[in-house]
Amino acid sequence: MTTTFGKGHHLHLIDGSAYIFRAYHALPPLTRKSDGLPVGAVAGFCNILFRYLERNKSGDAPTHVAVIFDHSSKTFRNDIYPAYKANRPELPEDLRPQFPLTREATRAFNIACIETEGYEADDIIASLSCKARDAGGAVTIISSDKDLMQLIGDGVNMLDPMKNKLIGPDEVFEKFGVAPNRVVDVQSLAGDSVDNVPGAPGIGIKTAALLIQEYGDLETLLARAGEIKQPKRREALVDNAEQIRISKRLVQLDCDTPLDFTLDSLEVRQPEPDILMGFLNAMEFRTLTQRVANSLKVAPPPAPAMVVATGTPDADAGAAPAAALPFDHASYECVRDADALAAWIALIRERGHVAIDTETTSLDEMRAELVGISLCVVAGRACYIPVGHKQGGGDLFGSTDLMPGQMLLAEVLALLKPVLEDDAILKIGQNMKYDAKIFARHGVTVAPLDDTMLMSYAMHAGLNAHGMDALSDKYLGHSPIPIKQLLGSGKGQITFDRVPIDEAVKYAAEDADITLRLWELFKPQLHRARVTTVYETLERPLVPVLAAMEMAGVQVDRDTLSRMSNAFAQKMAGLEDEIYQLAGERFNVGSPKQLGEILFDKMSLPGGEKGKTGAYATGADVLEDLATEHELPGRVLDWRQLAKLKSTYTDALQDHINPETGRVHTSYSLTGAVTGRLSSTDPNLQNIPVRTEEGRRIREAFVAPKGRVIVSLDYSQIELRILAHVADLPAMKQAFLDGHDIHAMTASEMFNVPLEGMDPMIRRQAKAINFGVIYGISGFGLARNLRIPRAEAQGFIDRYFERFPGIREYMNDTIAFAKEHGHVQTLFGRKIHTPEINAKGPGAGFAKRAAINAPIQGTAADVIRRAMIRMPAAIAGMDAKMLLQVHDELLFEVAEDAVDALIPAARAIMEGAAAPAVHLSVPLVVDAGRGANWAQAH
DNA sequence: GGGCTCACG
DNA sequence: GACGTACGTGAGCCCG
Repeated sequence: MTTTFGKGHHLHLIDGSAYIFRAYHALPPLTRKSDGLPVGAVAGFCNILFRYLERNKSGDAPTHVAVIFDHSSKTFRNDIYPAYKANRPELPEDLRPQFPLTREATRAFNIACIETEGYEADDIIASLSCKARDAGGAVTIISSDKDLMQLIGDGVNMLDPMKNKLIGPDEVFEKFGVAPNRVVDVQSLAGDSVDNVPGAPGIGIKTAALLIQEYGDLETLLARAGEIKQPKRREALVDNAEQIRISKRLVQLDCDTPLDFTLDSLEVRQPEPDILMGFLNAMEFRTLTQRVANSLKVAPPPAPAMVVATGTPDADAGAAPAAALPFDHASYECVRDADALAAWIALIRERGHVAIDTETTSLDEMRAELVGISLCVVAGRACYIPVGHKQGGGDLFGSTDLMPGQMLLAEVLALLKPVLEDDAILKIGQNMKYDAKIFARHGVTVAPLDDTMLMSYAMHAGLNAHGMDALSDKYLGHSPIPIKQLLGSGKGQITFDRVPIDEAVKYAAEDADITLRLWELFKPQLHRARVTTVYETLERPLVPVLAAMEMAGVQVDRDTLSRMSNAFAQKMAGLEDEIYQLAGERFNVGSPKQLGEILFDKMSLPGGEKGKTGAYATGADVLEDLATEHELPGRVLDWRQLAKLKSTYTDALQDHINPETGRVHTSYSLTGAVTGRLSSTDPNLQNIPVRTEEGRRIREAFVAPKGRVIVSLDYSQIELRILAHVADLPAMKQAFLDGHDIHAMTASEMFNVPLEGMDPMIRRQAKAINFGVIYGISGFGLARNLRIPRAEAQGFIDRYFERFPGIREYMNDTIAFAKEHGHVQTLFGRKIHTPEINAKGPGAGFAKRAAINAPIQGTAADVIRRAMIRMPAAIAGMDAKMLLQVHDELLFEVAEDAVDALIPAARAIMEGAAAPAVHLSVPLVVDAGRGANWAQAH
C-alpha cells in the first residue's frame, strides 16, 4: 500500500502547544453552553486545524503530518538547570482542562497526536525532522517559535502560520545574524528571559552574532575569549563560560527523543466524518460543525448531543450532566492491585484532572494515618484504594494486622506521586488543605489544586455553609452517607481503619464523586459570580502556605505551662475560700446559675436581670458594676480569670503538644469567618491572652528553639487606615500620613482640644468611637462600652459624623449597596453576602452593622492574605519559618543570624501587600518585635 | 447540645 | 413607638 518514508515525501510537523496558547489568547473565554465547560482554546484550535486542512487541499500538500504537544512542563532540562522556564506564569485556570480536549480534537481530525513524557514538543519535532531529513524527505515545521529555527536547512524549513510566511536560512540570518547551524551558539550567549536561559550577562543577540561571526563557533569563541578587546564582553564570557555551556544544553534540541512509532504511521489520512462531526457537535461548536459538514459534504448531526467522544469508551459517562446522574454506590470500584490503579492513572492523564479524597484515622492531620484514597475522574465513576484497613473490626486488643487484599501504601504512593505532582494534572478536593497535609507527610507535594470548599466560599460567603454535606445537599440534591454510619458515635466510636473495606468503598468513593460533580458545577459559576480573581489570588494560593505553617507548628514549653497551671490552681483555691466566706456557703463558683442565685436571691444585690432563659446574667460587666456594692463579685471575677487561663490555656494547650514534634500544630480554617478572616482551631492560637499581665505570661510558653528567635510583625491600625481610605476621611488620612497618634487626633478634632497634654480619658473615648465606627456604631453600644448615658454617647456620634462626614456617606452607601445586591464587598472584590439586610425586626440592625463592618474587616483580611501568599518567596533564602497568623499579626521563628534580614523583607511584603491590585491612599505600617518567646516579641 | 462566659483581633 | 444592639471568631464549662 505505502512505500517507506523517503524521497518525494513531505512531512508537516505542527507545534500543537503553541496553537493552543495562541487560540486561548486570541479568543474570548468561551464555554460550552450545556454545562459551562471552558472550550475557547479548543474552538480556536479546531478552527486552526480546519483552516490548515482546507489550505492543503490546494497546492503543496504534505504526505505525512503530525501534531506535537508538550507533555508537561517538567522535562530533562529541569535536571540540567532547575530554573529553566521557572518564571513562566501559572497556567490560566480555565485552560488546563482544555489540554486533553485538544488531543481529542487532533485525533478527531484523524491527525497523529504525539507527546512524550520528559521532553518538550520542540525535541520531538527535532527528532522527527532529523529522521525525515535523513530518510531523504522534506520537512515543514509549522510554528513561529524561534527556538525551532536551529533545525532549518537541508530540506527542513518552517512556516509561520500567523503570517503564512516560509522561514528559510535567509530569514534565520535576518533574525539571528548567523546561519541556522549556529543559531544555538547565538542563543546560548544571548540567553532568553522568557525561558529563563541565563546566557552571558550583557550579551544580546546582536553582540552574540558578531562574536560567532568573528570566531566561527561557540567552543572556539570560549577558548579564545581572552582575546576579545572589549573588556565587558571579555569578562562576560570568561566569567560565565560554565553558565553559557549550560545554556547551550538548554537551547540545543534533542534529536534522539525516543519515538515509539514510524514516520510511515504519520501518513495523511482523511477525517472520518462520523468521528469528527461527533466531536465538534459534542463540543457544541455550531458554526464550525456546519462548515466542516459542508467541506466533508455530509449532513450536520442534530444539534445538542450530550455525549462527548473521548479516547476510551469508559469515560463517556462523564458527559452527562453531573447533577442529574444518580449516585450508584454499587458501581464504585475497589482498587486492589497495580494494574487496576494504572488504568485509573491512565484515565486521569487523559482527562487532565482528578477529584481526590483521603480517609484517615484522625481529623488531626499531624497524627492521622492514611487508611485509603479515593479518586473520581468522571461523575458517577469513582474508586477507592484501601491501604490501611485493619483486621478484627474494633476488637479490644486493637489488632494491627492489615486486612488482606490491599495494596502496599508505598506502592500506591509511588504510582500516584507523579500524578499528584504533575503540573498538567489538576487535583480537585473538598478542603484540600487536609489531604495535601496528609500527602505532604508522605513526601508528596500535591499541586496544582482546586478546592470546591473554597469555590463555594468565594461565591457564597454569608449565604450557606461550605462543608461537603451541605454542598451536596444543596447542589446535587443528595445526602451523602453519614460518617456516623461507619464509625458510630460517642464511646463506641471506631476509627476509619476498622471500617470494613466494602463499606469504606461506598463512603469514600462517593466523597470523591461528589467533589468532582461540585467542581464541574462551580467551575463556570465562579466566572459568572465574578469571583474568579478572589478565588485564584486570595483563597487557593493560601492552601499550601497554611499547610506549611500548620505542619511547622510552634514550640510550646510544657514545663512553663505546667508551672503556671499549678500556680493558678493554688490562687483559685485561695479565692474559693474567700468566696465561700463572703457568700456564707459553699457553691460551684463556675456555675453562673448558682452564682446568680447567691448574688441576687440570697444576698439581694441590686440589678439582677434575668435573660430569656430565666437565668440571672453574671457576665463580667454585671459583676464589675456590682463590685462597688460588695467584695464577692470582684473575687469571682478574679477567680474566673484564673479559671479561664488554666482550663483553656495552661491545661488544654499541653494536651495539644504533638508527641512526635514537640510542637503545637493549629489548624486554620479558610472558610471559618464570613469576612475573609481565617479562624484557628485545635487549638485556637488566635486568642492567646495578651490584655492582662497574668494572661500575657502564657505567651512566655511559646518559645523558639536554641539559636532561634520569635519575630512578630503586626499591622498598626490596619482597619482604621482602611476605613480612612474607603470612607475618604481627609483629616484621618493626613494623620496617618504624618504618623500621628490617630486616637488623639480624633479626640482633638472632635472636642477641639490640643494634642499637647491631652487628658487620657478624652483619648480613650475617641478610641472607643473609632472602633465603634468600624463596628457600625450605635448610641446604645457606645454608651454601654464607655459607661456613659446614652444621650451623651449619641452626642459623640453626631459630632463625629459632623467632623468626618465621609463616615455617614460610607455607611449609607454600604447599606444601600447591600440592600440592592444582597452583598457587600472588599476592595479586592471579595463578596460577603448579607441575606438579612432587608429583614424586618431586630435582625435588620445586626445585618446593617455587619454590612458596615465586613468591607473593612474583610479588606484587612485580604491584605494579610496577600502578604502571606507572597511571604514564602520573599524569605526563601533565609533560615526562617512563618508560624502563626493572628488577623493583623504574623509570627515567625527565625535563626538568630537571619533576623536582621527577615524583618525588613517581611515588613516590605506586608506594607506593600495591597499593591498592585489596590492603591491605598493611606500608608500601611508594620511594627516588629523579637525575643526568646512570644511575650517578648510582641 | 444549647447557653453562658471570656480569650483574641 | 418599641425592640434590642457594638464587628468577627473558638473553647471550656454547666446543665438539662
